[in-house]
Amino acid sequence: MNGTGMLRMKLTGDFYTRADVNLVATELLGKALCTRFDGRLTAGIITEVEAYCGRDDKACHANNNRRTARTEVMYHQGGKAYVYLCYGIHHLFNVVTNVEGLADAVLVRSVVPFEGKELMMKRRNIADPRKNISRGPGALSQALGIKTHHYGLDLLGDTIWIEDVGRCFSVEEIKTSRRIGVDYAGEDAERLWRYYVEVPLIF
DNA sequence: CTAACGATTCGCT
DNA sequence: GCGAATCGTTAGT
Repeated sequence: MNGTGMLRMKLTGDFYTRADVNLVATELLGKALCTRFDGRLTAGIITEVEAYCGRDDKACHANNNRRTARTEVMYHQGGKAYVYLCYGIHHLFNVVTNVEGLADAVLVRSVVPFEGKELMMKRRNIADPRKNISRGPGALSQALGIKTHHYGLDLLGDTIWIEDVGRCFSVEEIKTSRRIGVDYAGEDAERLWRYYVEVPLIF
């Protein structure tokens, strides 16, 4: 219990090492993705994710056990950060899941500002609080200060981590759809492995 | 070494 | 709705 009376618990290794990446993905909804750089805390409640599986999922960078310098961290034990550059501009943040050797990951696509909203806006160069601060995988990474040099970071540490802040969504509130931007994956693009909530969250 | 392209975003039309 | 921005990764020569 902290000063506000809210129960907050950092997720432990057991959360990330589970075998079902889609289960982990749905359970990440409502959790707080937190960063602390130079003593400055920012956090957002996760409202949209996508699951990627290293076996039989052509949308996954580690599909068919493809091992490169970039995909290497996906083969680590769950609970690491997989951050990569997309379109030369955007730093996309993923949570590595499953046990060592099984390369699964969850892409975090949207968070709602929870703590440090001012700093998140500053990082995004946004002055109007009604504008989009952290919706979209590139936008949320920028708002939270996550960059590719955080590749491989342990999420059990105190730089980037995820907390249970006592917020969860009902099955009815969790929507599914095809994953965004993976049309190249053929039949695997049809999988409903994107999970999101449209519940209003204002802090 | 070369070249194509991407798990995107933003501004403009 | 459309297109530019922008560069690391990847596969192929």
